[in-house]
Amino acid sequence: MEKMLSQSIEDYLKAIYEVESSEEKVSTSALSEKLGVSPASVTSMVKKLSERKLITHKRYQGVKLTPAGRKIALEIIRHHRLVELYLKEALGVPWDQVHQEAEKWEHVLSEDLEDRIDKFLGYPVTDPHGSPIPRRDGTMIVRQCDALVDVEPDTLVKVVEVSDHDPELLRYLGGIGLYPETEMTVVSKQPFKGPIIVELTGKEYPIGRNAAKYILVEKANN
Amino acid sequence: MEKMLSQSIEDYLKAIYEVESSEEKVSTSALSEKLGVSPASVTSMVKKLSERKLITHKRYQGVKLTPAGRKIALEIIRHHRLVELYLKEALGVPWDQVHQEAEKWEHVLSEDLEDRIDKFLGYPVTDPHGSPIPRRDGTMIVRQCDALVDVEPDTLVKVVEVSDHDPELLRYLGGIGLYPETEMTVVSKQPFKGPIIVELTGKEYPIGRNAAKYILVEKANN
DNA sequence: AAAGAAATTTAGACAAGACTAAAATAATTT
DNA sequence: AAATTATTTTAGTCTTGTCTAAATTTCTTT
Repeated sequence: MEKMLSQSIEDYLKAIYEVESSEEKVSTSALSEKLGVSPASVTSMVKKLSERKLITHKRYQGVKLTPAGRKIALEIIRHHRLVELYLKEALGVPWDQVHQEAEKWEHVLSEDLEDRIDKFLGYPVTDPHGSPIPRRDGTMIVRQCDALVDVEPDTLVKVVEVSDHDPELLRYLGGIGLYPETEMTVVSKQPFKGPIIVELTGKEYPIGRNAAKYILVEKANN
Repeated sequence: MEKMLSQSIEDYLKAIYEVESSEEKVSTSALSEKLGVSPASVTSMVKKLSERKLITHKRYQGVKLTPAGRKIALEIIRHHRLVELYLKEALGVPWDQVHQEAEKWEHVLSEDLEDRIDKFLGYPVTDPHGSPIPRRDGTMIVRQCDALVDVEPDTLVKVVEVSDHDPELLRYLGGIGLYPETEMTVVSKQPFKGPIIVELTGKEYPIGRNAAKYILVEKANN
């Protein structure tokens, strides 16, 4: 049924999906940056993925997933997020480490094992960072939310999702008890691009503007 | 500390270790057979492994692991067997399927996760097929035992270990309740290379001579 | 609109690891 | 012992995925 895809191809499709979710265009340089390979390497892989009809490509204009490519990307992301949650729940791996382990495991997970893990976890909907887990059929429920950096002061918010790419940030956030589903108040935004001050469990903590771009929240119903 | 080794190199070292355990000489053709690659491919990889001092090689005379090579082989085998047991215990994967899953997982298991799995399982000594799990320090306890095919009739034996390479055999053995630690009686050996008849849980079952080579037993204390 | 800067693609090279065909060596048979 | 057969190695090719350097195209600035 499924063709055998190299790990490299899987990594590219996932990266393209992720860039598509946040940027208008998926540029060669964005992929080069994200995957840690040279722009020339991206171009040559892009050519191959186009030939296989997994993406479309107009020269000098960026890249787009086809439905087939998107399906595969979402399968990989499903593997990744299921594994992240599994490692945390079943083996107690701290949330700042699950990402790098999952980067390797996502490529070796059989469908059978995917199902067993899914069942073990009770068919979960989000991973440890609050990111939605794609369904087997290639659909994914996306929650409506704002970046913390864009929230006005004096607002009560609920954390929805935290980017999993910076372990250091995750350790800091974990240390202050800031996880998905946590409610907190945005107290103030310090001037001159200073930090955002949030209050949770009665204490105030600073969060850098840059970090606050990667924390997604929604207005809490109060 | 540990150098990054390719999956291919890990597979070769493991294969060499396994051939060393059962054959006198580790020949190019044996490795070619075991790994499913051409003899020429084996020769070229052998050259590389020699250069890295992981094996020694005399032209036309076969190959031998160095202590460094053996240590790595045992680490991979440790990963493999821990994963096999983990998949069975934690996720209920049937024992005839754990091997092929572990073939992939063994290469992506971090030391941290290895330790977590080891701890979860209570520091086990054998995998689901009865094979000993190498220790972290690269040592392994080998039990003294005989192949079922060599046992005289009318002997009470205890199953020690069953080869994990043939899922079909494992399903058959599982179906009749023949697992490691099971006690059974060798009833008779049918003539003309016929099957061996064993009795367990009050019933008699035939086991082909060839299969019986891959079932290791020890005399039970009765 | 032209010039300079930035991004992208092309061209060509390289490493890993596989292959086939042919040559060299070892083992077996007569 | 010579001849045949089997095994191993060598030589050379291919594919995948990477790289650098150079050429092309697009974007930005003046």
